[in-house]
Amino acid sequence: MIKKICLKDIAEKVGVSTALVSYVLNNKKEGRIKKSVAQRIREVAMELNYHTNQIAKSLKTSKTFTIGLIVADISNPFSSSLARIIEDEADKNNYTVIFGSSDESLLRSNKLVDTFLNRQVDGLIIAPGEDAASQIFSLRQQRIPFVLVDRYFPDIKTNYVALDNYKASCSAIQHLVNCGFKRIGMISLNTPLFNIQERKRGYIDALQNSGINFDKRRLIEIDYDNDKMETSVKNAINILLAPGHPIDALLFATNAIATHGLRHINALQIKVPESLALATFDKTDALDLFYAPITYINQPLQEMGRLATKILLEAIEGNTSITQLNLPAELVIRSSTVMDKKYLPAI
Amino acid sequence: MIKKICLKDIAEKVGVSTALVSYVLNNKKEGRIKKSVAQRIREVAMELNYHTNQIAKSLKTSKTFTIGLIVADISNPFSSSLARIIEDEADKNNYTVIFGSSDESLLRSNKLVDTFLNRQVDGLIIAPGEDAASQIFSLRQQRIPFVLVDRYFPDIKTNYVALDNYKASCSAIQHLVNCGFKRIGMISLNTPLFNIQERKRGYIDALQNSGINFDKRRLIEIDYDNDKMETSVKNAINILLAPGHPIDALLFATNAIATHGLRHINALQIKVPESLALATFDKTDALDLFYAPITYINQPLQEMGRLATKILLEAIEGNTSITQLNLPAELVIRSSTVMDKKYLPAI
DNA sequence: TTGACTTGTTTAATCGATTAAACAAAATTA
DNA sequence: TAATTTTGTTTAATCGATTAAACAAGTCAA
Repeated sequence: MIKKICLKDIAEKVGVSTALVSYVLNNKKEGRIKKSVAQRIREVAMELNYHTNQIAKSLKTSKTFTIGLIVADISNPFSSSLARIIEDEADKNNYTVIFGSSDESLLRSNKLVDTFLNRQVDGLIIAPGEDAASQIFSLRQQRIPFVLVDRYFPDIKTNYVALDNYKASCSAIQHLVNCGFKRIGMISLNTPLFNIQERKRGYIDALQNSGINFDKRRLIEIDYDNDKMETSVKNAINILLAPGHPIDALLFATNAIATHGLRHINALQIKVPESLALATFDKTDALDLFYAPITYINQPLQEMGRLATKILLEAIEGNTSITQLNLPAELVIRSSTVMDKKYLPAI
Repeated sequence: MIKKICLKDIAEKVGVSTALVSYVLNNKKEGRIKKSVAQRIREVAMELNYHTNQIAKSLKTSKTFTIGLIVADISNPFSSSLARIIEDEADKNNYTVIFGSSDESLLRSNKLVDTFLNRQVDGLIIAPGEDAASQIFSLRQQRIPFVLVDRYFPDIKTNYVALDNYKASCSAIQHLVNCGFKRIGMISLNTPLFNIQERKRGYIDALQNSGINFDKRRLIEIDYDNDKMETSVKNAINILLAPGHPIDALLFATNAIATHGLRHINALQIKVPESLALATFDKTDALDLFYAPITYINQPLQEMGRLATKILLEAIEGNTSITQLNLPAELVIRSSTVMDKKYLPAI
């Protein structure tokens, strides 16, 4: 690599001290510096194509203008959409984002946090895995500025921006009930993650509030393993549809479950919504391409990303108050849950 | 934030110099250091929960173990999948990834490169926009280690890892011809981007090699504008299907075009493949959920990410040779291009 | 004329590591 | 015993910025 230009090079060329160069380029001591000198310094900086060495600057100022983003998997559309929003929001404030995927593993997550802290990130945005409570607790104790997104631990007092999962789940089930479905199933995850538990609670409560008995055979919680998920979802659907008491409507608890589920239902050539109504958490492009576009619970990603970043930056600035947000979801109703197409919004 | 522990704290507690602590913690001067002292230093480091300040280390060693990734849009599944692979590959070598989305804008891209270079990234992986040639040229002149992915400029001698777009396109068209389709259309982008041009060239050549006249009315190149893309794609499809000489098969040049196109075709309730066969570049989850799963050109993303990272790290290590790879694509044939009753829509 | 400001700039310490070179004490060789 | 080597550790410069404090020279008021 070619030699880098530093403050000293400019200082020497102009014939002043590096201090003066620094003051000029940072617009400090405005009134005190002779205009002609300041201009000359700026000229030479331009001419030599000077660029600040942020590493040196960060060392001195102990501020890196970097935030660390830890998601389960950056290739998941939920995560990458969020990442994009956070990137834009950070950029507006001159922050850069470094990211890492934890794969829901505490080991990886710990490693990422360590790496990011070693790099002196100013703060963290984390979508924590189910076993990350201790880690989050430790971050809080160390007074590292951070915000949780999407998932959080109700017992630990931290900043978070998440969905009101309970209400979202209720509204989807309520809608299915209103549409006349009675044997409503759900495929969820076998995890203590609070947001997933809330979705379950909403499902059960909404059923019971509608006078429908909660039949626990209709709630299948599959194991949280990316590699086996396709098989697990297939099996779950087969069980739920088995002759005897087949379900007439199904709610998927996550976009990953939905993607596998829809693929299987497509292959089985089940008529949606006539034989089975479908609804899911999370929006993906895929939902539009099913022949009966899928009703879904739309998370306000833009708001989540924007607020998470905003709260983090405020924490970095020294704000020590705790902000906990459960944003409302929007139920987007489409033909996968509505028999009579004339009630659908025009595409 | 709580006071950070530094080398000096350990040195003072043990009663040695910071140099010795540094040697021990970096396993240097192995033979020379008294074992008892080394052990004591390690103990105290552990006890105080010491973590290296990478910023300080980077300043001294001028190595950040960071690579910058610039894609068009991290929320595009192609980009985020690639990002994930690069992340994993980088992680194996103890590198961290910082990322940014250029939105195909040279201005943003330049800003990102500047930001990343100011942060002293060791190298860059870039999916350049159509007007990025000058920027890429400048990076080359500055001897910054970098690798282009997905897109590249044939006239600039740089490292790149991309698809053999020409062959990929040919193989898709050849397949459509073999299946008996004769009026084959393509929706592509109006851009000088070489990879897109190659896809066009493959389309035209493959048609002509099959004895089919290239009818330029069947190739529609829409403008490259994310916001207007949905409308452009709809219009293009309407034109291609207009009574008179409707096409009987259609190739989408990118996943974004495909997503919009499939949505529209779904809404129009066109029978695929009976009335219209469909194939596309790039794989997405969405392709499986169309009632007739879509034939697609599968890019070897894993290989692309892996090789791009490998080549970059070698360049960072000082390797000055140039590697240019056009990887072969795989045509995944499914029911959207194959007439077969069992794939009829289940409506 | 002298002390007190202003203006414009430099000096030098500092951030937290790394590392060549210097140094001291112990061990070995001559 | 003196010279040399080995072992174990410290000193001090350095990376490239920032910034409080010092300094010099000019202006002004009393």
